[in-house]
Amino acid sequence: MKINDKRVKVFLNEKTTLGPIIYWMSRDQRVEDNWAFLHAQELALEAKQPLVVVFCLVSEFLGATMRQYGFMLKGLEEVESKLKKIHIPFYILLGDPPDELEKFTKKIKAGAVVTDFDPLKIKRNWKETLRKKLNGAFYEVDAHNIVPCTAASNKQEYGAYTIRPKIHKLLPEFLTEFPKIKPQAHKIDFSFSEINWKKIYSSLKIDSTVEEVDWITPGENAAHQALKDFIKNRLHGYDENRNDPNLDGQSGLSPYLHFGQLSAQRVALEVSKHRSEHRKDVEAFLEELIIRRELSDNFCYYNHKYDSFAGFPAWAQKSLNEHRDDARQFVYTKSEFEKAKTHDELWNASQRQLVKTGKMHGYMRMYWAKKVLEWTASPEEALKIAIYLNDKYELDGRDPNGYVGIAWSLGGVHDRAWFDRPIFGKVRFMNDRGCASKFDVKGYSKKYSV
DNA sequence: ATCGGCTCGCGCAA
DNA sequence: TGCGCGAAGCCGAT
Repeated sequence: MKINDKRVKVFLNEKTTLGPIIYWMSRDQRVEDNWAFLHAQELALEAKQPLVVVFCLVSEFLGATMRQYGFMLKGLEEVESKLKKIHIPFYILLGDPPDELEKFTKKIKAGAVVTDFDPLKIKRNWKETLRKKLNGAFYEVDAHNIVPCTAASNKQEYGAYTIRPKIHKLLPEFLTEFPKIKPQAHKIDFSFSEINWKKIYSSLKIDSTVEEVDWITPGENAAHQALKDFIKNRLHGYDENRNDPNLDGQSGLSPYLHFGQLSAQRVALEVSKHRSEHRKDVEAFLEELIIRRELSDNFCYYNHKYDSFAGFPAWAQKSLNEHRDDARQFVYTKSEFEKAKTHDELWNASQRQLVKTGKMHGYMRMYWAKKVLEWTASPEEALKIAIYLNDKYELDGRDPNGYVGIAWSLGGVHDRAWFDRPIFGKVRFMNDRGCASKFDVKGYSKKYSV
């Protein structure tokens, strides 16, 4: 079974000497339901060469802490044991990815490198640097999106309403069942040793004061369990319950999706099976899982300013500029925000939920970010603080969804203009009165009180 | 409780 | 060129 060519981007396609095929795993940290893995396996079988999987670990990454590294590394330990069972070697390289990949590729005389797709700048720079160093074949496969990012659209989309029809049109082509992975078919004629996990943990230069959380179990197996649990217990009523921060109404899958421990396509396939019983819930969920997630990748891929003021739409930049000198009733420092020391108990509660659990409720993420804009001296500072806190504490930090969510809140990205008001200009405003009309604000504040 | 207005610009119909 | 409508809202009038 051949994978759809539209998932594959050819970085380099030079004829090479025969050699093992490398899957450079990066964003999609799973064995099952992984188009990049499947493509690499297909190349290996065609060339009658062994397949090897490599992950390159950097000692620090965009402010990630032990909370996120721990979640990721436990997932990778499971990848190692899953691959071992089918005799596929798994390596973890330590250091600068382009350098390490180049060395490794030469060392095992690889025939081709396959990697997965990621719209973030840092990942694209790694791949571009490696492309210049390699001679041979180098491919990128979009294993994260259901409709591949570049197949869905060739430009930055203005809103959900512009990308939605494009994705829906292509879903029948891409939302298909995955082929099964196969055990290693060809002999490896080089030696490899087991991963020294202790050495890996000691290589990290990260903030270990942000602790791991215990309400969620990392890894591919746990991810499949969590998906089953969501479908069984919370899919029914999802449409109504997801926006109430006092209810456990969200899927809870985003950490798994972020690290690629779970495939969004698998989630869509399984959830879709329940369309006839829970049509409204399934449609509301798929809108978030597919349209909104893929819109985030679209934004980051086509807008290189996805994490700065200059990435906001022109009307929002103009409007926010006109309100730069507006008086702020409250101005807090990064540290005051971080310690949840504002005058607003609702905001403080959401910040404590973030710090404590690594997962602020989706509805509160909007209110939280909008208040950071309202209570800082400039939109640039607000953006910096919001991204810093999001990436430091959220299990799913550093994700296109996070950048887009913050840009929506602060800069009107994928939103429309609203009537002019202080500080916000024409960017949509939110306040606690709106929250009070939708959920029990006191109950939520109490749940996350000091 | 419910409703209209606020306001911008994309994409499509014409 | 005109027109409908959009990622989660707010506000004041009724």
